[in-house]
Amino acid sequence: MYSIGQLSEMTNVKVSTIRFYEEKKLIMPTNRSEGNQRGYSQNEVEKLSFIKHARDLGLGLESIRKLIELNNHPEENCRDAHEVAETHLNLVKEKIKKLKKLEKELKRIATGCSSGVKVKECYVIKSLSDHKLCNSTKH
Amino acid sequence: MYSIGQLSEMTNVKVSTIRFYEEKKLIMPTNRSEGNQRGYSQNEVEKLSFIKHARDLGLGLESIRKLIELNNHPEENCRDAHEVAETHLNLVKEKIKKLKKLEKELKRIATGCSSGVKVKECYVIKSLSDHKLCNSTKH
DNA sequence: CTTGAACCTCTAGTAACTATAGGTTTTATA
DNA sequence: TATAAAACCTATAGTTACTAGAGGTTCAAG
Repeated sequence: MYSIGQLSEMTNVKVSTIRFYEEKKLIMPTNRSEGNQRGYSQNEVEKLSFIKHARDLGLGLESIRKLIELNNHPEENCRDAHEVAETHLNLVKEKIKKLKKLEKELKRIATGCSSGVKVKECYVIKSLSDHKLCNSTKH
Repeated sequence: MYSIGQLSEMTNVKVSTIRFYEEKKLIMPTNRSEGNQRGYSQNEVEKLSFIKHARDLGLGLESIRKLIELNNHPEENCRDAHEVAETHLNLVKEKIKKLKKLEKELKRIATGCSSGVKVKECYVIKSLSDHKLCNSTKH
């Protein structure tokens, strides 16, 4: 049996976040002490690790809830889980594409401006004001 | 003079978002009609375009506020604006790095699972449960 | 002069937490 | 065993950047 603090340390998930997940019905303590304090078993450690890992991968809580539910019905088809992963993969790909464009433009903006210059001629501000200077506006 | 709807169309910023920015003291209407409706001048069109552009680049409203303030003091040094852009560039670079790792892992996860298989053997769920299978946990 | 689109304010909801207040339980040490 | 500090408890509010809705007013066209 682990306390919420121990669970927190083991999984690198903050105590308040664990309680938040409980409110969202993602993990429940195995039991409560006489003084009403939460007790967790190894099972919960693994479940929370799962959640943490999925969150690190950027999956939303709703997707995670779906996967947990799927996990609870092992006889069912894996197609749904696959779909969750695939959908998320596509989102990530999209994000990377956009961020690369941003990187390019920010680089141009940041280096175009030699610090020491007055704001009046500052390239950063000019660039952000003027869409004509930018070739990657559409995201 | 433009109405809030016209401003919205010109800048591709939703009406409610414009009002939200006003609440946050980022843009004020030039005046109000007798019936209390907002009126904007060309100046505001440009300001909102600036905000929109900076948002598209992922800058937070606080950074944008800083840049606007800098823009209002053209005699000052451009170093601060430069710093805002540079800081943000670094954040973007970091994000790209992380997302690329995620992409790799998600790809592995999504393709490792052949749909049609029962959840019991599903690779997606297995991978998310088991950190040992993953080599890019630390983000 | 009427109707409907566009406007108004104010409140609440979204995601995913984080932080605070004010109080209780557990644990370690004297 | 007493006490003090650390860890826990609940409940509420704040964060970011919006978005949506209710309920009401103003404006422009026909």
